Amino acid sequence: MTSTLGYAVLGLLARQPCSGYDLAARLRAPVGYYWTARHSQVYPELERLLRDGLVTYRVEPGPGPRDKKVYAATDAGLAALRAWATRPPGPHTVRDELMLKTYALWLADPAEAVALYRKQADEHTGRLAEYQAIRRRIEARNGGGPPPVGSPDFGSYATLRLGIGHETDHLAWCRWLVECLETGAPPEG
Amino acid sequence: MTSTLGYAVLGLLARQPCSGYDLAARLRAPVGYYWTARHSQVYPELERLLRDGLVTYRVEPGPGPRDKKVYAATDAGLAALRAWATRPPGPHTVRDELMLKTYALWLADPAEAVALYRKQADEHTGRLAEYQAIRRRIEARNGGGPPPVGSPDFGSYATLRLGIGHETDHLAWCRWLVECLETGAPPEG
DNA sequence: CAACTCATGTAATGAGTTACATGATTGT
DNA sequence: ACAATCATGTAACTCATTACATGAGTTG
Repeated sequence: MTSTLGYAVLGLLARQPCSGYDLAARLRAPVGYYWTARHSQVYPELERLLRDGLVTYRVEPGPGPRDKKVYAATDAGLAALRAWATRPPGPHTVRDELMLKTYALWLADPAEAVALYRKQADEHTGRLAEYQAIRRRIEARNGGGPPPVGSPDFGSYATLRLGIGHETDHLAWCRWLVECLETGAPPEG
Repeated sequence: MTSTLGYAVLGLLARQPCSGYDLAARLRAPVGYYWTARHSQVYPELERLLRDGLVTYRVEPGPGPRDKKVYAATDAGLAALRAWATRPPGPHTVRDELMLKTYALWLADPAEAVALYRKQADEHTGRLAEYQAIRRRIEARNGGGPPPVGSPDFGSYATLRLGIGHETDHLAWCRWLVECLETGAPPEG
């Protein structure tokens, strides 16, 4: 019944009650690492979750002209999230524009392509540094090691670990491609 | 002007002229590795590409009751694809349901979670074997090594290489998670 | 004094999925 | 007989983006 976006919202509220504005900020690309949404999607979704009794809110005065609604997950919301977390996910549909470009790379101008993949490599380097900083922060507040399996930090740590692997991989791949394009022939291996 | 789906279609037609039906089959999950679409999206998209002069077609009798339209990229279509291939891609929006579930894993039942991630590991193992078979096939028809940069095979090889890295990575990560959940504590490293 | 942040909503548009519709040939 | 493959299209619906709308307080 509840949409994937609904669970994304519940996943955030289960850790920290906050306003629709805050949720939208956390789900805004590229801060939202595995799911993104705009505020125009978040507000109606909160209405649905409220109607289904999965969240509640209390009104608080905000710094701006409007009051803010601070949402929190209800017990029913936490139970729904817990059950959803181990249900098999739907088919993973990939939509990767860069891979589509790579697929057509044999037609492209090599010099222009080198510029593109160098820029991509830079972006991966930046994100990798960022992720590793977050990882160190999480490890620091857990005695220098990985957080215990039952703590919210473990969810963050596990996803972060894959993110770091992903960025490392992409970076190496970009560098390999640049070398191929520059030498005109792919190196063995 | 042309949508990403349009370039996905052009990328396929640039290698091999074929019918809308064939395109839909190649873009159908999980055969379409970096972009997927249904036939209900493909046919209207071909109309648009035709209107813009990026593809043409000739009618051929098919084995079924209907004639088939065999589409091919025009020179203008190839030029558009070539130019698009090195233009910087739009922001990469990720939608990964499994990562969202992992983010909520700290709430979940460990035994159920182990079952989920074991199944995921199996799927990655299967895809990895499949990708490596394709890789060997491509290398075999290119003298046992990587294909030359200017050939269509290079586009396939480059994307495949990242796919193999991706599956390897995900597999190791799934196994790590299963170990965490079974022992109740994450191993160091 | 302009731009940005906080804060919540709605409306219009576009992208994508599911379902409707048809029908000959081939394989089990 | 039954199901699958080949083959093309349309219609209804949901999901997501962009744009519209408002306005006080803070920062440069």
